Amino acid sequence: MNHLLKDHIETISPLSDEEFAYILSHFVFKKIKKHAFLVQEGDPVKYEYFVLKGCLKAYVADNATGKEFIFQFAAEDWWITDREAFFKRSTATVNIDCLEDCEVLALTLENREKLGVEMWKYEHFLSVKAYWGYISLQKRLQMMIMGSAKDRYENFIAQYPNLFNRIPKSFIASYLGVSRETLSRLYKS
Amino acid sequence: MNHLLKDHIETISPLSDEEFAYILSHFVFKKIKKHAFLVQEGDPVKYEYFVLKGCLKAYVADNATGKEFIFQFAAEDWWITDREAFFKRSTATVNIDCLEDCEVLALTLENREKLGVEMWKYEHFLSVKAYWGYISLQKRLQMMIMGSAKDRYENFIAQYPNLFNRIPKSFIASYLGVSRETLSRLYKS
DNA sequence: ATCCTGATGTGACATTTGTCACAAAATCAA
DNA sequence: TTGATTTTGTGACAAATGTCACATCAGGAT
Repeated sequence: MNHLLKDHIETISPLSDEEFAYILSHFVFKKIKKHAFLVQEGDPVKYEYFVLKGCLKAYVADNATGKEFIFQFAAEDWWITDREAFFKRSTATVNIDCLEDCEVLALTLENREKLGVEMWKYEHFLSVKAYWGYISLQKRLQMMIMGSAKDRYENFIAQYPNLFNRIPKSFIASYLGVSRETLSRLYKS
Repeated sequence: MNHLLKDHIETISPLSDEEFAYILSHFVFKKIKKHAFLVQEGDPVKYEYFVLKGCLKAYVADNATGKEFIFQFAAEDWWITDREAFFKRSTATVNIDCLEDCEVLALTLENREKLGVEMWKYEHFLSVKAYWGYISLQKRLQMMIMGSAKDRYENFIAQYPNLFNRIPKSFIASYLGVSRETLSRLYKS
């Protein structure tokens, strides 16, 4: 059995084919077109998404200034949702939309919890995944605070070399917390 | 039974007194004096710490510029460690030291995992705690990137009103990613 | 009390980055 | 192809924040 999600879970919890098939049966497969929204501010957030194909961005809009801050990209092998709204069953404060045509696997909170209760392995997977996520977010925070615009840019290139040529520069600038113009000037020098 | 740690765990997983006593037996109580290090760069990180009393700071030192960035404070009811080194059994890249005389409960990774395996409740607690932590870190990141120095300062005051008069301003400046002087000028206006 | 150290406030100036305006280039749809 | 739209580059200037230097102030140790 060969599946992106299986490989992903097995980086933490090895699974038999039966176990994985059972897990997979709790997900819903979805195709979404470029520019379509997976999550929109104000709506309830029913799902957490695992990306099989394509690329998405998650951002918050500042109504006062009209600007947006992209806090996450998600390409193949990544999870994405409005975590807070999903987990607390509240409504979205973020927007998530597709930068390309996408294929995702969607999991409801009910099924997520069901899997956690039924399989210790899955709860463990969730626990470790969240812990790792925390660690990498902490590193990003550190980079954002300590690093200059140039440091951040170089760090991004090193970490996601493929994304740089896949995503419009203005989005990358937003992700890095610099203006589009500053980013443009950075990769001249 | 009344205990800071019990109350803390019960925000996620309710426990009988026996269950809590069993959990508690895996922790080691420690007292540490002001200015002493709980974790020092280069050393192995044996424990994760739950703070019963006192206040600590965790920071990374930039050897090039000689500056340090404080990425976390921890007072009563908070967890602190070098998460990456603790979890991967590698050596610390961060320093953690006491801003006041402290009392903490220390948990080894072995005992943490043992509790998770033996009690689904505890694994669930870890999972949810990490997820919440991720969410709040994401909010901090957003504030750091989108907000001006003043926004960040006001946000800090609103979130941790008690810490502001408990911690030297230079440390708070470091946590907020601004210079000591800029912070000083902020709370004039 | 008095010294000493660390914490804080403040002015002058440098630096980084943002903002605005517009041109050039690339992409997409008909 | 061709026109329209989006993306990217660049100059001039403004704004925010950092840096350095030094003055004050507060608290702890003797």
